[in-house]
Amino acid sequence: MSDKTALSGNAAMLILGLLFRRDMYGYEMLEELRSRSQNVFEMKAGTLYPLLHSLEEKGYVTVYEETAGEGTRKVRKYYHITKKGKKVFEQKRTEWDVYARAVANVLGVKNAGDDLAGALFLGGFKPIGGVL
Amino acid sequence: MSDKTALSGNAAMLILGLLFRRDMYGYEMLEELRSRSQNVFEMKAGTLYPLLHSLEEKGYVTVYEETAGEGTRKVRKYYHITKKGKKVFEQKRTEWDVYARAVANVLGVKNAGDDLAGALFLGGFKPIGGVL
DNA sequence: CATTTATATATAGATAATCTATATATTGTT
DNA sequence: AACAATATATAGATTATCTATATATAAATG
Repeated sequence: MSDKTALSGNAAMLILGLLFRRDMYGYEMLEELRSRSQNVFEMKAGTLYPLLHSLEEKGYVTVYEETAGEGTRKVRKYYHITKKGKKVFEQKRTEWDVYARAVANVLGVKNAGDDLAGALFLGGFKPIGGVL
Repeated sequence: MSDKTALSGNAAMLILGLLFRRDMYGYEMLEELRSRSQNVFEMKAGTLYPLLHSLEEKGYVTVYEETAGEGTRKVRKYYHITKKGKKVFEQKRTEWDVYARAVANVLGVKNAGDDLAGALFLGGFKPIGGVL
């Protein structure tokens, strides 16, 4: 990735998240990750392909090949998320939610939703940008 | 950390976030991280102390010593965030916001029926209390 | 009073995840 | 014909965190 130290251990979750929507081939995932994230995620091919292989090994995805079009010899490997993979994804997604909320609790959050965040705000902890 | 692969590269941001509030000593940070995050962050001492040293090297924090109480020989090293450190923190915090929003874009947000366009309310990314 | 537990900091080495660099082959563009 | 884009792949380097270990003081427990 650009500046942040990479995908911070969330690469598998993101890929499974994409496959939750539909079957995709690797290169397609790289593009979709980039576009859906507004260029925040720029996963490298060297990260993705080994990751896909490991997801397959673990039984989270299955693979099948398809040619890129009629009369071409170009083969694409489509990945399909399994029932097991979906479960793992839901789990990872929940963990992410917990993690993100914990970060918010530590950093302080605007728009006091819970007492903690509210206390922080009133305590003079300056929120940034007005985003989160 | 427990299951997630660690603090996912956000350890420095979290520590600077704590020091943004007040000066603290290392051990205190470990406890505060844990409590503020409802036990999600359990940073190890072996992670924290080298990190603090590197933050000091970079000029993001300064250190001073204080005894734990009257008539004790127990010394605590208090860390104080510098102006430079505050700037870096604000930067990292913004990056985190961008990152978290990108994840939401890829995963789609819970309780927001559709693919994501609708989920990101007016490009505003629901405040944490509601979503994450 | 001795032992254990908690507080407090520190470092070396292992582990894991991503990146960089490189490789191969096909397809589209100039 | 040459180059860029598509598509997959692997080896090695980098980096961050964890594990394990070490030291020392203070508090709690038996």
